[in-house]
Amino acid sequence: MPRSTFCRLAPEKQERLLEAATREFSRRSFAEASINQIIKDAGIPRGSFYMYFDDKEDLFCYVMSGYVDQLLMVVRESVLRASGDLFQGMLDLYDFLLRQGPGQKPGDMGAMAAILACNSGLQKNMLLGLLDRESVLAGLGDAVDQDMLDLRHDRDLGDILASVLTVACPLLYSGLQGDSQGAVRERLENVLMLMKRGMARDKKVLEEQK
Amino acid sequence: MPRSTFCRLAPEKQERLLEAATREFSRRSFAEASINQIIKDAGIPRGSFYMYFDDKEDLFCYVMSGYVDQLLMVVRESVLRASGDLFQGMLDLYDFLLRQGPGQKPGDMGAMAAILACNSGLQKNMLLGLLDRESVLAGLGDAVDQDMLDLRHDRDLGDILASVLTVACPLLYSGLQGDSQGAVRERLENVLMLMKRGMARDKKVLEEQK
DNA sequence: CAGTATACATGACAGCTTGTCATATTGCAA
DNA sequence: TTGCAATATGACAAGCTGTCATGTATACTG
Repeated sequence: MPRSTFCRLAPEKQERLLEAATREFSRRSFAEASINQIIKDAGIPRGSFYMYFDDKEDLFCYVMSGYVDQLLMVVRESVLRASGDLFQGMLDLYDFLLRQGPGQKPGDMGAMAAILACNSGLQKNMLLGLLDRESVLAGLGDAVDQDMLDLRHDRDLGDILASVLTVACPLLYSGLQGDSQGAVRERLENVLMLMKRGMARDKKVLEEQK
Repeated sequence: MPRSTFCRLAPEKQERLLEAATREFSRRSFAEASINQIIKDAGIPRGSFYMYFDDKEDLFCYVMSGYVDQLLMVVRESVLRASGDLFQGMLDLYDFLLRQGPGQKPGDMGAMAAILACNSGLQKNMLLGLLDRESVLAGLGDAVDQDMLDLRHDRDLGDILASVLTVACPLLYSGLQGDSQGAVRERLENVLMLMKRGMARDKKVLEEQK
């Protein structure tokens, strides 16, 4: 979380900092990225930076949380365009993000893709850590057609959304990394199918067990 | 990957380094961990360290890969004990790891749990990045009772194993973090059930579509 | 045996990083 | 104007990393 001081800052200055951060984080992995570089680029003195953020991770999370919000909106739109079909929506999202490709202009999904592509090491699946159950539910809950889902408990919708995103995220990374995108897409498609139809054989027996 | 020089090293020295690394990585997050501390603790000169590993991440991945191998064996045993029921096995694994709790002695699952518990920030889901499809398949493929699974293509077994682990990992983290473990366990249980039985309503229709 | 090549060990070093802090400045309220 | 709180700033100490020149051991060769 940025300090309150940052929020009271002139929007122009805020943006300069965020853009510089996005540039740096798109160029080098989180570990390699340098606060020095960012503040130099943004023209902000060192002391001020620590007035606004705790440290590099704080800034990084703030930057990413903005992109994550956008991402959730994009997912939402994908799902809506797919008439509420969550699974088709995720597949469309994959296509969208890969068509987009890692871009430069800070602020859009291309920039996020670039940041993700830069962090193929230990930070690989950081997106998962930033997607919290509540905002996912809030962002997508009413976009999906719940009649298409087998919901039996209150928690089921949240659990389904979370699971589907969790499974899709690593495949999104693979795709952005350039790992033969055709194969990755097929895997995503198959995994979504498996989650839709269920992985256990003999559903009858399974149903009766309940 | 460690350099070949490291592999040719006296096992005693190797262990000293790995133990020191485990100690440091259990105390501080990856970002905070210091190579200086590790080599001081292990009594290894700076220059030598860079003879053995590229950098901190290289060492970290090597340490973790050892634990990941162990983890796969533990999962395997859980599944076997559950008579090949992959889903029950994962639930048992969760119970096992949480009963174990973050421990100190380098080398066992407790140490791994401690390292994971230390990395609740951006590295949160690093385990996922270290679990590669092939070793998962090799380690678990023959332990699960495939008659219990609805396998229709060659790739299905691999995709199911990968998906189940992918979904379980973040919940393992939550549990190790101490996020009200009862609730997390229930969520894991429910998510596994959803994956077993399928998330789409009206399986009949879904089947016919195929 | 001497000679040479190859691998490994070592610690000093340059260059960079980070977070803090004392001081200066600003904005606002009384 | 005066006083108080918030903010700005850059110099600094402390620490970190990766490299490299030099030293040592091991192995092979003629």
